[in-house]
Amino acid sequence: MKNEEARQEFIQLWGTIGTNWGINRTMAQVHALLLISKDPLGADDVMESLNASRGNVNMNLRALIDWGLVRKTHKSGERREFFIAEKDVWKMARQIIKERKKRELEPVRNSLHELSAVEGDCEETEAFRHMMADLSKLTSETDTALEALMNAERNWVTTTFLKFFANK
Amino acid sequence: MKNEEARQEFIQLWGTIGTNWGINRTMAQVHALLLISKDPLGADDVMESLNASRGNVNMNLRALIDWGLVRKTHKSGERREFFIAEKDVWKMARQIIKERKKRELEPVRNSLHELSAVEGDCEETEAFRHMMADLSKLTSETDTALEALMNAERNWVTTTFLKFFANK
DNA sequence: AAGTAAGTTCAAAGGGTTCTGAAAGTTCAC
DNA sequence: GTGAACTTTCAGAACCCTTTGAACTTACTT
Repeated sequence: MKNEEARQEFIQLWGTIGTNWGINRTMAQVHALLLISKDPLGADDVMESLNASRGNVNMNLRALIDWGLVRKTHKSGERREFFIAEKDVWKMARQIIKERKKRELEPVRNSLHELSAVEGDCEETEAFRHMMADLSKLTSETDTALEALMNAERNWVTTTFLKFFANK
Repeated sequence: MKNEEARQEFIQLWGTIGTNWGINRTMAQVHALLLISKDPLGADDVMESLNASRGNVNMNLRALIDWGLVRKTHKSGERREFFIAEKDVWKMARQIIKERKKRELEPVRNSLHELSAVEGDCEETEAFRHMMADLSKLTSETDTALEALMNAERNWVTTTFLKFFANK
């Protein structure tokens, strides 16, 4: 496979993964493009590579910065902004987990907790409350595990944690 | 909060979670409804509860069965089919992980592996290959961890694994 | 075998998210 | 202070996924 072809394919792949996980295609594609760009790119470079409009690219670059996956930089002598992605895939993964946890897991935990306080003592309500409690516990445990995983060092995870798992 | 109100809210909540994670709203809502229904429901019951069309409900019940989250049952003396969800949230979570791993993680692993075989030896291509290799490794490790997690017993996870993590 | 009560399918309509592009805003150099 | 370069915003257009509903199939009953 040739270089340019492979790059295009990776951008498509990353876009598809994003779509499957509820992230908009362009955002994922911009991220992919920056991941495989050695040097920082300007908004125009991204527009051209992805055939996307200025507004779209701008919006998604902001979103990526908001997610902590991309940083702005400047080139001396250039007025415009350049963008560069975090290239350490372990840091990247941690950041994505951290954000999704904050944006989606925690609100759900709160809602489930509230729902488990439903009034009533008929059999149906009892079962409902029980389900909410179970789901609440599941999310809490997931939260704990992810929290620990994120505070762990990359090296610890590969050497200790995965080895430990491999023996199970 | 009253019973009926709480049920509706849970159905909405589950639908929203689904949407955020790339699962269609109705499918998640049907799942939610079955999760909090003590007895199996018929397609008509689901249609009425969710105000959805017959075709839509049928399609999403099939999908849930395909995901291994819902089973068909029959009531003696009744011709029509009834549906019931897996109520053990731990089994449910494992099943979701198993399916997403199979449907999404593994194809991505394969694609990344192919992409890491890109030809060329210029600096740019070298960096691209390196990124693909890193992502490939990350997905492989994730795969290993999830595989182990799914083969583990519920009890082992809560007692040993989470305690172990808590000390990190 | 005809009638009835489901279950399934799919083309077209609908709805929600994403994208565009032009106008407005900002920043910097001179 | 003015103009040029660049960035941001947002209303409407475009697009794609989801849903509908009616025709079709299947399977049971009498």
